[in-house]
Amino acid sequence: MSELTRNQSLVLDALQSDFQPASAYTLLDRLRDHGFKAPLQVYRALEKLVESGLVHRLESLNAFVACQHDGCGRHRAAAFLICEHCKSVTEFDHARVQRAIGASAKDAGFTVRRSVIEVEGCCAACEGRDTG
Amino acid sequence: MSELTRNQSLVLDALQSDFQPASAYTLLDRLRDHGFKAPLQVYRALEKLVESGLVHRLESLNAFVACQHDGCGRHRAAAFLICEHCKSVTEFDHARVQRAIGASAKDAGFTVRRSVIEVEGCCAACEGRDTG
DNA sequence: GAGGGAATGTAATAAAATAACATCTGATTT
DNA sequence: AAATCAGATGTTATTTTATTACATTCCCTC
Ligand SMILES: [Zn+2]
Ligand SMILES: [Zn+2]
Ligand SMILES: [Zn+2]
Ligand SMILES: [Zn+2]
Repeated sequence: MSELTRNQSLVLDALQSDFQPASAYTLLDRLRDHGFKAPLQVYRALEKLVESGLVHRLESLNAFVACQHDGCGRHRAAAFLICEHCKSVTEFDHARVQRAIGASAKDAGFTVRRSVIEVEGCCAACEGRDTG
Repeated sequence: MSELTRNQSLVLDALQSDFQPASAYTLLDRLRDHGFKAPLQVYRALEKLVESGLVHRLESLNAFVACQHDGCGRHRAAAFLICEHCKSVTEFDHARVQRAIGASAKDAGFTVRRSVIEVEGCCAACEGRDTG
């Protein structure tokens, strides 16, 4: 991605200030101080950011999260561990998972463009706290 | 699942008549002839059907599809190949994928409850037709 | 400084999901 | 049979998420 525009930077900063997932409307509220007034301002920025790999969309939450490591922009794939208790989201290494998906897809003659991998459960920290 | 209620049967039939994914509102429209009038009638039926494994929710499409094989009700996991051209959805064998996810999750000390695996791309039939 | 493309602003609307509350149904108990 | 209770339904209103449509501005190039 060439250079971020003002709105794109604002949205990215909002997401990076706190690596929790945020909905478009949550971001809108956070950015009202900066002059944001309408959903489209957020959605348009997110579209570019997701396209560039700086932000990922979590399909199962209708939410967005800043990429936690460089590289997604290049290899265009990500996988997430989503804790149902503390709502934390961790990007994890998906090489193995991608290989497994690739093998299954190949069996079906299917060409993969993008994989959505979102694992819901309980993170290590929360597992320690309660038994949940 | 014990026994399906009338509304649940209607929704399941609508989904099975055509194994294409359908949104809740599409189902509502299809079922107006049968007396459906409000979204909740569909959502409530879907909730039970998904719970029982007879229907799966596609997070990346905000849509629902009938399970294509027995067994999901038991092992509570499913993975999908979604063709972007013909919109067809195929449930695929996820044993390998689940193992890969399990391994990655274990590394992170994460306990898996449910996995969302939705692979977008091009199916064999469409690949044959156009070059897309 | 005129043209053109990308980014932005703004209002309106569509699509997806849930909340709240009333009613009905059928089984179970007394 | 009457009382009770849980689950399923019906209905209206509302919330949350996402897009359409159109006017305007900004920046680069010619
Ligand atoms: Zn990433
Ligand atoms: Zn946690
Ligand atoms: Zn299934
Ligand atoms: Zn296809």
